[in-house]
Formats: sequence, structure tokens, C-alpha cells
Amino acid sequence: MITIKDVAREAGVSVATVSRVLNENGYVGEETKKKVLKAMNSLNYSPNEVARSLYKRESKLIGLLLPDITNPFFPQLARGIEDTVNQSGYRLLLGNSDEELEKELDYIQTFVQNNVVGMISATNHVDQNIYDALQIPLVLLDRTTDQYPSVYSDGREGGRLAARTLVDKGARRVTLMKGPAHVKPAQDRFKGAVDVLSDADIDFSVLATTSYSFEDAKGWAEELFQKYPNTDGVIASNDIVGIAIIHEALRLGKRIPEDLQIIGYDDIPQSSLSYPPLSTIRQPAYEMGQAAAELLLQTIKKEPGIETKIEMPVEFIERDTTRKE
Amino acid sequence: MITIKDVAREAGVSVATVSRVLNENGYVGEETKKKVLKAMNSLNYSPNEVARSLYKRESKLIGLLLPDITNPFFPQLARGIEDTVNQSGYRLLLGNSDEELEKELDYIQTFVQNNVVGMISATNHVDQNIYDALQIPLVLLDRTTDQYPSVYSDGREGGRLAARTLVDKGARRVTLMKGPAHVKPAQDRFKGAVDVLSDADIDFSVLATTSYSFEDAKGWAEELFQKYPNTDGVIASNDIVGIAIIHEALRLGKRIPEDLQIIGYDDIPQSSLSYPPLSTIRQPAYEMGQAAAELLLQTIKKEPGIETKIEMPVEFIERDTTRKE
DNA sequence: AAGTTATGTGTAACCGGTTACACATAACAG
DNA sequence: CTGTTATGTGTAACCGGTTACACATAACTT
Repeated sequence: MITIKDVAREAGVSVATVSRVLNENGYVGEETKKKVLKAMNSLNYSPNEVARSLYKRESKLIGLLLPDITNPFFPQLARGIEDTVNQSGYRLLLGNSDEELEKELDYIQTFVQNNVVGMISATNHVDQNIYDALQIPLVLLDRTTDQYPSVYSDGREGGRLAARTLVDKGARRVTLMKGPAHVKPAQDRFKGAVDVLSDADIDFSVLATTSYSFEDAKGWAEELFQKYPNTDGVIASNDIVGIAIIHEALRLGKRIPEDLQIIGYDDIPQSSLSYPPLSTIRQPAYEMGQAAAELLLQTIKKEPGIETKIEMPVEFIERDTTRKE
Repeated sequence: MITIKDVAREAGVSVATVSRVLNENGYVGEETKKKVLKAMNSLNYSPNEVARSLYKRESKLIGLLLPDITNPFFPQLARGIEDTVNQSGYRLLLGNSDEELEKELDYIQTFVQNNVVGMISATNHVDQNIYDALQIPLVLLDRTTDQYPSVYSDGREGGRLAARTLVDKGARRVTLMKGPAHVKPAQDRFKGAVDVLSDADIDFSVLATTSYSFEDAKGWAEELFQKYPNTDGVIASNDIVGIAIIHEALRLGKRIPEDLQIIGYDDIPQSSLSYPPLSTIRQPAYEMGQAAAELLLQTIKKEPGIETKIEMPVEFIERDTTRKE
């Protein structure tokens, strides 16, 4: 491994001078600078981040904590974050918590031990005050509290939008799927939809689901039609479940959207590829990732007067599982 | 920040003793150990990884380089890796290269600068000898070369299996979709399929695709039916494209699998949720991730006589886009 | 011309761990 | 009872960077 000492020797200067050239700070003579640069080049020097991080008590790493990257909503978030922080030279330490408090705590500890500059968390144990003692900038993503800067979409409004759309488009026996109870944004959507459905002159039933996994999605879809075979409008807890419902409905010979309208949530990439393409409430995942990353970077730089709560718009994406005018 | 010195002072011993307790090596008296443990506990001490990593020239981080986590095949790989390395106390530094050499080099440099213990790479510039100079254990995933340990599935056989299956099930005008030229495993599949199709008494055409992205998938599907409207069997370059083809075929009023059979590749989770569910060649992504992680851990521990090339089985998953007997 | 400020460079302390080495004492062997 | 080995603990060097500080010289001021 080539160290700063090797470069110093090669260039005939002290390590301090090499460090100054490296960081472009302090005074360095023009000629000296050239010599050092040449030495770095010929030795193929790459400064050790760990040493820098130790002295500065701050690495160029950002901790990213997700519930489960296997859920298609999150890869997009992650890319939005990665692409943004990379531009400022930061890299990601990734952790999946599976919504388990213990894993979450473990990852947070790892992040701290590695001197991360900041953290972005899209998990659910924020209410526990596990982040409080930390002196590290934190941005919450896809959820919000008073305490920390956060980027989220208006779940309540998304839920309302879904319900309003379905009612407007003529659904009269609506089934509302409720997402896992411990997933905060899922509850917001649910409440939003209940707001609207309660005020409308229609029947509706609620089906509670306890996970977002692919394996279970098919089961929720089956349960849905067993319990409520006559429903003519489904508000799915997310797009995966929505796609599973399309699947099951077609299997049962229902016509979409004539017999049954379906509306998803998230707008994951595969939603436009289903047949019929899934109408859904879009959360702009990539952009949310970007926004969270930018907010974190601003917090790190201690930029004054930054907006610390960024609410992203939700939007109805009309495709073919809802009726047209 | 609580350091080892604080603990030493609190326990009334030297830092060396604290370190010995921490690492459970060297001699430590029973009583002393208790005192130190108590001090650690009461101060809520968490040792700084960066300092350890500097001295040992080795961190507890593993670099993971993927083409694009947004492609649904990769989150599963990533989880397989993460879940496995976590058991040995390692964490992941994640990078997406988008198959760009420059990003790949950047990430490799970052990994080195952070003293990673090992790297897992699923990207394509392995032929360039960018990994050669590194003194860091490397495992290739989803591709293979002579030089490095690797975990991959038999693409050639997968391609053959897809073609053989389609021919057996009665397709007579097969369209073979060729994946991006720079993606090695895609070429293997292609060649395998060509092997079989060339030997069979059937017509076939080739449609070249240049990306795996969701946005483009729909375009490939459209192009497919414009160029080869009478095809009765499609070997898709992967499941995303396969799902897009189902979508387009249904839109055009084709019956699946009566008029058109489709076979995908990968078996991503959403493939079973399409309608009709997509028949496909399965690569066991999660298990491949696990295997790669285990192989890397063994390499790190310098376990002797380990198998360095692990070929995972491919398997035909029969669903409803191919005809049954 | 003397005083002040700007520029250029090196020495050594520091970041928070790990460990080689020195030293002391206890346990054991013959 | 002395020599050897095992056990327990502390001091200080080390990992590879960054930077406070000291010092020297050059460039301005007035």
C-alpha cells in the first residue's frame, strides 16, 4: 500500500506538504505542487480514507437504512439517494432492517462506529427514541416526525385521492385494503381513504393485510375475493398487492375495469407492464430519494434556513384498471 | 464520544487491558475483566471501527458492486449477500455501476480506500484487468472468469432449456431476444438458445435489445410484434421483457399460450403475479447471493481447498405462458 | 530601513484503537 | 529452594492521514 510517506519521500517534501496538495489548502509553492502531483501520479497514490476519517471523526459514508430492498419501491429510493450523494463524493452503507428493532439498532451502531457523516432512515421505529442521542445528521424518508428533517409523500391525501377516484368512477362496493399496522405511511393512506369513503353514499369493507411481501400478495388477493366476492372496486395497499389482485380477478373471470376497478399505490415500474396496466397513486420514489439526499447534504453543510419537511406530491396515474369517462 | 481511554479511566486500568477484554485475547484477570465490563456498560461504550480498521488495515466492510439495484433481479442477490455476511459481523458498502467502467473504477477505489475485507462484483468489466492489482479477496457474481472465484448460473444451459422447452411445446416460428451485448450472461443464454434452435426444424429470428430497463421493455415488445407479427414463441431476454411482451400481446388480442408462447428468464418475484403467470427459466438469485457471500467469507478466512467456481442450477418454471401437455 | 504581513515548508501531536515488549508476581518442577 | 513457565498488567509505538505551531524567507508598508 502506497502511503503519504512514500509520496513525500518520492517528491522530497514532508507529509504535511503532500497533505496540503491533496486537500488544496494551506500554502504550497507552485513548483512543489508539481513535484508532489508527479510523485502521486507515478506511485499511483490513493489516500487512505480510514486514516482521514479517524482524525476528522467523520467519514465520507452515509448510512442508509431500509425496511427491505426487495420491495420494489425501495430500489428506486436507493438510487435517487445514491446518485445524489455520489455527486458530493459520499458513498452508501446499506442496511435492511426488515422492520425489526434489533436489526435497526445494530445498523445504527455500525453507522456510528464507522463515523458516517449522516444517515437516512426509511424504517419505523423512529418513535422509539433510538436516534435521539446521536450527534449525526439524520433524514427520515417515507415517514415523518416533528423531531427530524424528513421527506415523505402525503399519505393521507394519497388515500383520499384513491378513494375519491374510485367513487367518482362509479365503484359502489369498495374494498379497502389496510397495510401492515406497524407501517406508518400505510396507516395514513388507510385513514385518508376512510375519510372519503365514510362521507360517500357507498358500502365499503376493510381487509387487513400484515405484510407487503410478494409471497403473501397472492394470498391477500385470494382472501379478498373469498370474503368479498361482489366488490366492484379495490383500493390495494400497494402496487404489488394491486398486481396480485389483477391476477386473481382475471383468474376468476372478472372483467377489469367493467366488473372490478382496482387502484394501487406507489407506482412501481412494473405497474405499467401489467395487463391491464394498473391505475395507481404515484409516489415519486426516485425523486424522494434525491430530495432526502439533498436535504441531508444541506444539513451536513449546516446550510441555514433549510426547509426541513419536504412533502412530495401524490398523483393519480390513470391506466386501465379504472374506468375512463 | 466515549473512547477506550474513558473506559480505562473508569475501570482504573490501562487501555491495553480494555482492548484485551474487548477482543477476548491475551491474559486478563477475572476481577479486572468484570470491572472493565462494568465500565463499558455504564459508559455505554461502543468501540470505534475506524480506529481498529486503520491499525489492522482491514475493516468489517464488504464492497458490493451491482449493475443496477433497480433491476428486480439484484435486490434478491443483495439480500442473500447481506443476510449471510451479517452473520459474520460484516456490513455492505453498496455501489451501482450502470455498467459504466468509470463508475466501476470509482467504486473499487472507494472500497480500497475504506479497507474493505472483500468485494463482490456483478458487473461486466472484469475482462479489463481492473481487479488484478488489488490484494483484496474478490468474488464474481452472475459472471465468471478463470482468475477469480465466482458464483454463476449456467447461462448456456438456461438458454438451451428455454429453447428446448419452447420447441417441445410446439412453437414453430420462434423469436429469440438477445440481451445487451456487453452483458456476458445474456450472451451465454443467447448462444445456448441458438444451439438448440439451429438444430431444430423450425424457423427463428433474432431481435437484439440493448437494455434491461423497464422504460425500454415496452418498446422492445412493440418492436417484436411489428417485425415478427406471426411469431408463435418468444424467448425473452429476461422476465421484465417477458412481462412487457405479455402485456403487448394481450393488447394486440393474442391468446396466450394458444397463439403465442412466452418464456422469460430469471424468475423475479413479480413473474408469478403477471396474468397469465410467466413461464420462465429460474436463476436462484437469493441463493446465489448467499453462495457468493459464503465463498467470499471462506476466501477471507483463507480456508484451504475451497471450491472456487460455484455453478448454480437453472430450472424451468412452468406457468401459464407455455402450453401444457 | 525597519516593521508588518503573506507565503512556503517541516516537525510533531493527534485521532482511537491494537499489540510488542517490559516487568511483576504466581504457580509449578525438580 | 531455585529455575522455569504461566498469568496479569502497563507503557509506548504504530496504523496513515490532518493540522497546530514554529520558523524562514519574500513581499509590502510607511
